[in-house]
Amino acid sequence: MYSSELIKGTLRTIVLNLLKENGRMYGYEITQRVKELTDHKIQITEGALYPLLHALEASEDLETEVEFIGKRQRKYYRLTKQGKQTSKKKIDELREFIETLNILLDANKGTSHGLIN
Amino acid sequence: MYSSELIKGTLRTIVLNLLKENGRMYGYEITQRVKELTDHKIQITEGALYPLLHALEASEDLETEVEFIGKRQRKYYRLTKQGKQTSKKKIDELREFIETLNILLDANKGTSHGLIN
DNA sequence: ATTAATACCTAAGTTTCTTATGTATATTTG
DNA sequence: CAAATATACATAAGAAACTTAGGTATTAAT
Repeated sequence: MYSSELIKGTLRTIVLNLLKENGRMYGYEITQRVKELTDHKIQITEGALYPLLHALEASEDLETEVEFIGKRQRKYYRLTKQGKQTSKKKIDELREFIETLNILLDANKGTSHGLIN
Repeated sequence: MYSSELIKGTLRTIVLNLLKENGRMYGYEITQRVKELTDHKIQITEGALYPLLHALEASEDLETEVEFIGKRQRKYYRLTKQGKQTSKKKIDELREFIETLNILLDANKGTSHGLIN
């Protein structure tokens, strides 16, 4: 598990990407999928996820349909047309940001600085 | 420029890494260096940077020495011994996190899902 | 002379998460 | 079969880490 200040800012994009790849998912499923895909390194908390899903629905990036498994409710989320655009934009931005981070982390490697330790 | 919620959580590591690679730097220099290294894509605001530097000094990861250029003050920061360990830990963590993000972003690519758009 | 750049700083407000809590149903296990 | 765990939703208070907006002062450029 990461000291999770790193997750800040990326959660929204992670969720949008999962929905883009999987068509539709429900909240609990998202938490489990992320846990599984990241080998338990990223654990999305429900306190973070549900408000985010609600916000994305309010902004009309997501739409929902409720299903019942027995008496238990499942709320499925999927990207709207607008949500697909948002998703693409956010994912591209995250990829670019990662590239930029890599540049920053590798800057000055191989100079006389920073080689001790 | 990124819609900068992405920077959240990475700023501390970026600063620690720069100081590791450069030995010592002053605040304004850090803002300029990051701007230059990232081709203006990341712009550290002073309102974020100075409080962070003060916190890192308070936690004894950084130590300072003040110099004067004419009448203008410069406050140089450098990693303490403890700061070098913190820095290494944070940088390793960020690299791992980036790997994990890449896994998440590439998950399910090449399945029947998510290929339209 | 005015504007822009250098160089420091703080405070209020916002966003985005964590932690804690609550409800209810379904499944596993001792 | 009772108790614990897992599934599934939700909200609210508080903390962390920024942004935005302001402030002071010196030096360089137009």
